[in-house]
Amino acid sequence: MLDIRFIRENQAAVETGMKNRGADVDVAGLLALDDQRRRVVTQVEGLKAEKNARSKQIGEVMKTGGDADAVKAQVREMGDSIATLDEQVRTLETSIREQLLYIPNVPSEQTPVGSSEEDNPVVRSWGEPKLADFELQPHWDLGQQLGLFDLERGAKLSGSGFPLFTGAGARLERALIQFMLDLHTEQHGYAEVAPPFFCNEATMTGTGQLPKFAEDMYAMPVDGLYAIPTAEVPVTNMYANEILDQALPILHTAYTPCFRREAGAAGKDTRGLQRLHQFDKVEMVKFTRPEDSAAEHEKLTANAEAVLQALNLPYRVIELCTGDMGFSASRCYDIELWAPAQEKWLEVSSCSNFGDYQARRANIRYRNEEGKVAFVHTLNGSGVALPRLVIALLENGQQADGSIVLPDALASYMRGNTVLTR
RNA sequence: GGAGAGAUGGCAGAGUGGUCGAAUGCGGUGGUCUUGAAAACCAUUGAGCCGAAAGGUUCCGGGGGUUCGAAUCCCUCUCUCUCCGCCA
Repeated sequence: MLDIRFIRENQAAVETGMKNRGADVDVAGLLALDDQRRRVVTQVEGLKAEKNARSKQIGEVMKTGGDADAVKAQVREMGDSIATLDEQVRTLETSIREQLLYIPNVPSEQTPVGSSEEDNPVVRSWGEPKLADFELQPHWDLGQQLGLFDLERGAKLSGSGFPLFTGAGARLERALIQFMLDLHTEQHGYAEVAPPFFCNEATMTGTGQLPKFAEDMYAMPVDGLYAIPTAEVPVTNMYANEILDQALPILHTAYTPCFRREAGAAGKDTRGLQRLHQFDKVEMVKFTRPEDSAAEHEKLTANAEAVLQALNLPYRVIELCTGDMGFSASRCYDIELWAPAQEKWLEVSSCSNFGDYQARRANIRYRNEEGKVAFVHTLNGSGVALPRLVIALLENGQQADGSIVLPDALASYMRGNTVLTR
């Protein structure tokens, strides 16, 4: 959420930011409400000051045995006006907050301006695309031939988009989770957490999923819970409503399944493991001082890339433009793996700097050098999402004989067996 | 699921109607002393909102009520702890 004072003092910049995002936001209308709110607050607080003073007088009069009934009646009347004005303030504050919750973050000045994914610049590439002298098979054929997953039975259990991994495929899923968690905890300095998979409304609001994106999530209304679409939600909100007294930055990594309704995405990339309602992901989350977040964002992205380099998979990093960036982000890199059989790039990681946008929503603060309380910056990135990583491993690792050779880095996690055969 | 107890500042823990944003201890910060450190001593130390400032106002788990006045009384919700039951 944006700071209403920031909007007040930077109206033009906020309006430009919204325009660059393609977001329709009535900044002037919001500021008019804010103006009204401040006027009423000033008025009601003056009344309260007077009322408090009179109440105190009543106490003194009564202590000396005097008669205070007349003053009491007067003060009671003041109380009535105060109640009316307080109600106005509450209404104004509620509607201001409602509007703020629907306003996306202002893009960073460094974020390239653009209207769609067409405008996302490629920042760098790593590795060479696979060349083969045989016809490459798509991962869904490979998976079926080698018995790595059974999507029909998965659909029987829950519907399409809920994968059932089997045999070496299930093992590979577990191996990758463990491999990535080990890498981030042992090499990159992240502290592992294992959070809840269902979160309440306040938590979902803290990171920006609610109120605007309720339709994208699985909900359990009986219990007031939502299935998490990413570990970002529980891990970022771990410190909601706290003033952190530990040294920053704080780095966490977590494995969780992720649940997405993918509302509106029906029919798109539905083949195989490309787009699922449930998938596994290892996530990295950072809490930093404002002045450190840009540098930490680069490191976070490098940490995600390290996973792909260790697995020797070709990828590219693109930067999302203003029109393609997520709701809460001020800056964002996507990492895409090359899927040689389908000849397309697959997004496996999204590394975002949220500035203080989420911290303000979730009320996560720290004490700066002057001892002042201030909002932290939050960042997160996938490190990385599993299904598309599996796609790349299968399609890149396939051999002419139909077997799949996995990278050596996974050997110890696969009990030494890095060749998947029938 | 049943019974009981509790929720106060970074932590511990007082406070049962006005003198309470809140004792005391610990911790934090600054200082005195010291070659340096420790100890001791002194001072200081919650957050939000309005305001240029002075200052004002709100907050003692959340919400509501009683009262001129609520951390304190009443209702309600949530959470935590203890015991019982059930259970991976």
